[in-house]
Amino acid sequence: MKVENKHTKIIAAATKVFAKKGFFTARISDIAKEAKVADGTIYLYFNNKYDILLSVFEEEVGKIVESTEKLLRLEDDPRRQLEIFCSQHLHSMKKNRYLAEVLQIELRQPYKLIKEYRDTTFSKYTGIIAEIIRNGQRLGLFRTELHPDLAKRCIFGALDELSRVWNASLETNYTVEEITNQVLAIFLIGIEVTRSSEEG
Amino acid sequence: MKVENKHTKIIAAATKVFAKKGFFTARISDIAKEAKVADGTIYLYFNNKYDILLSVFEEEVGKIVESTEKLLRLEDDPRRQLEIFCSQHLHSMKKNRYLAEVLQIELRQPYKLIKEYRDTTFSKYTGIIAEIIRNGQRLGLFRTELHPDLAKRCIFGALDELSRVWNASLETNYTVEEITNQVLAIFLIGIEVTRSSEEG
Amino acid sequence: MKVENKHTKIIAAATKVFAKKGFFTARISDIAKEAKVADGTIYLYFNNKYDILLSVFEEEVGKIVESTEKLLRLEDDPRRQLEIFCSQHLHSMKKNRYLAEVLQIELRQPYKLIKEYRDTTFSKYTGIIAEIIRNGQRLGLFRTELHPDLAKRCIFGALDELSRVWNASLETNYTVEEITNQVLAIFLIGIEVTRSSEEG
Amino acid sequence: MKVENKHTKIIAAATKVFAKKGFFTARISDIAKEAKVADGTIYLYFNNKYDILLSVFEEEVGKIVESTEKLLRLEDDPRRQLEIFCSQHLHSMKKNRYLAEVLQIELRQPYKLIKEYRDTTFSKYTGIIAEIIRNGQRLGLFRTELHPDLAKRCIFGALDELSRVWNASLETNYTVEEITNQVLAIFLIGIEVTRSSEEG
DNA sequence: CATGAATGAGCGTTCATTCAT
DNA sequence: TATGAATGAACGCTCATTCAT
Repeated sequence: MKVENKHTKIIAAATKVFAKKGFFTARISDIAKEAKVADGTIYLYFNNKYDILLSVFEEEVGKIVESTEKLLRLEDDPRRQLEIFCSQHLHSMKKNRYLAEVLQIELRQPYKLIKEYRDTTFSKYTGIIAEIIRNGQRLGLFRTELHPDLAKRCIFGALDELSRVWNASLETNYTVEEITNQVLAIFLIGIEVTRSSEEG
Repeated sequence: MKVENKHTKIIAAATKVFAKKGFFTARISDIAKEAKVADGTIYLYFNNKYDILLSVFEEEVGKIVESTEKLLRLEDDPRRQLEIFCSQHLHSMKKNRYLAEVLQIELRQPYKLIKEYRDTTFSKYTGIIAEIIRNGQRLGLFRTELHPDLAKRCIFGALDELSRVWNASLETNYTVEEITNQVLAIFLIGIEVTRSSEEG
Repeated sequence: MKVENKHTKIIAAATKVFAKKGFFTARISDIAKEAKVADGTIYLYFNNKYDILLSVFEEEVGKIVESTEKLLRLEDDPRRQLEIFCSQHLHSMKKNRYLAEVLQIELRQPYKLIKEYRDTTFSKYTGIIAEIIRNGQRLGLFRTELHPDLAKRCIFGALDELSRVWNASLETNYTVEEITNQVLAIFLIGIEVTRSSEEG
Repeated sequence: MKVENKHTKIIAAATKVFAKKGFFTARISDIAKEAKVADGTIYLYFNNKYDILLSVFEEEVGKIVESTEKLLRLEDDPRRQLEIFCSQHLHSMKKNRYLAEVLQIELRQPYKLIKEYRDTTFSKYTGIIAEIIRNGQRLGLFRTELHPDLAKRCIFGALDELSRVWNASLETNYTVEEITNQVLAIFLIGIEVTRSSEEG
């Protein structure tokens, strides 16, 4: 239990510190201070600095993926699923702002282990969007001329950029609901089979 | 002429090295080697490592902004303007893949000078999208319930994420035209005043 | 205790290295090697290279000033006080030859922080001489036509130059006592009210 | 002639720059700028940075030594000779303040070539004082219990320290004459055979 | 002779990691 | 387990010196 606590405390501290200073500028001692442990203690729980970053990804994103998948399984309509995904993602990013920053910044770093994570675990998360779209296409709800992999990028990219409105340096009054509505207003109409295209 | 060449050579080398290794992992000596100059020579043209990164932003992005604005001035229809913007952006990113990577990675770093650049010069670039949308709304072409600033983020985020399909680690066959068509297929329909909404 | 030791060890090592090579030619790694610590360890105890030099001044000279002032308080006769000052200074310089060299070399450097130290803390030390002379003048023992501030410079300059006879490159057989006697033989007669001047 | 001029200009510039910034902090480009020549030009006249410093010593001090020796040859009385030496030295130091600073700072550096210069050429200059004292002792004018070599140090040290009253950071109203009088008032009485010591 | 752009060796400093306690 | 002092490899940057023009 105590171990769990310390591991968790370090992950939380690292998330905060990485968000504020960026992975490379963050010092292990910053994380240790934030977590209220000694520098050396961190190495009892993590192999090295990279390992902390990867653990932040694995564990924190893991929770989001899990809860998102759970919710999606309760719903059949791809339109509703897309709505749930967007809403969930934006909620998570707003709720855990530090994690949001870390993901936006560090997940793009061109380092082997990060790329590996991105190309495996994380791509499963964005892959959910492509799956939803494919389903919608099968059901005749979404236009078939759209490539699911490109549409996935459109939607994830939009969500990712939108979630930056809550970053520290910006002042914004948008609520998660407003933004979710906006993005769905665009994308659902953007990808749905419209009357005119049906007719055309 | 000679000076021009060396400055340019270093910028090009730095763009490549930053793209491959990231700003923090990139060594000045890596850039020097890539540019085929001595380490010290770099400091005849730039104040420090950050200055190189900012110069990459300022100069390379500057060119893109300029040529984009030029093209947009020749066109009145916001729908066409959006098409031009998307096409231009994707073309630029595909053509200058290293720059694309640097922008995607480093422009998000939480460092003062980078934030400053992002919040001033670079936001002018993405601001173009918001302007186009506002125009379209005024002309009754785009739905007025969409917030131009959020729509801007949707579209830029999508373009940004889409342009990653050409990154080194990925193999893709999509052409710029295909992707432009896809993104427009989604967004133009997504933001346009539709018959049904007109009717409703 | 351990910390105390390491701080002290580094100060001692730095004094020796600065004496031998001069501040600018001395390398941090030279000091580290002399102190038998790692380069990085030095930065646990000092902010930077300058800080080491200033600490050498502050701490080592501090000790001398303190012990000199202590002895002087036990004596009323300015002639005896001058004797004590000279004797103490020469003893200190001979005993701590490295410190002597560092003072003679580095205290003159035209750098802001060094000047600051010289103009504040160190000038208190040489100021003792002026004070003794002023006292002697008040008591009618020293000639009043002498400016205490100039006489102070005469005496300190003489002591400073005399203490160089023990420097490494020179071979000398003079004892502290001999030199003290010589300098007093000159200065006491030189500044005392003489019979003739009394008569005149 | 042109060469002579440039050589001289560089020496003068170097003296000024070394005085202000110290030898190690001074950059070749500082000297070049001060002398209004290109960096590379300096290497047409001097082998390296040290060589410039040594040349400053050799040439500028050379002039002082020469003129001092010339004046001294016109005078037989050691008391007058000492007066001339002190007066000349202080005049030179006040007149050429930059040189004064360079001598006070750099002549003490523990570097081989500087030591060499100090122990050969420069010691001839201070040796003049010892010679004067020896003469005075032979003629029964100065007390024989004083070691000429120590007295030399006393007097030179005093002059050296006194000449610092004119340094930039200090404000002083003392004239050369006042200071010469003070130092002679001390030293001549201090080293002369006094009535009492004659009688004793 | 004169230039100043180019060079690259060298050093102060940082900080991830280790390990004696 | 936990600590934090100690380590030392690594790198950004400077600047004396060179050399093509």
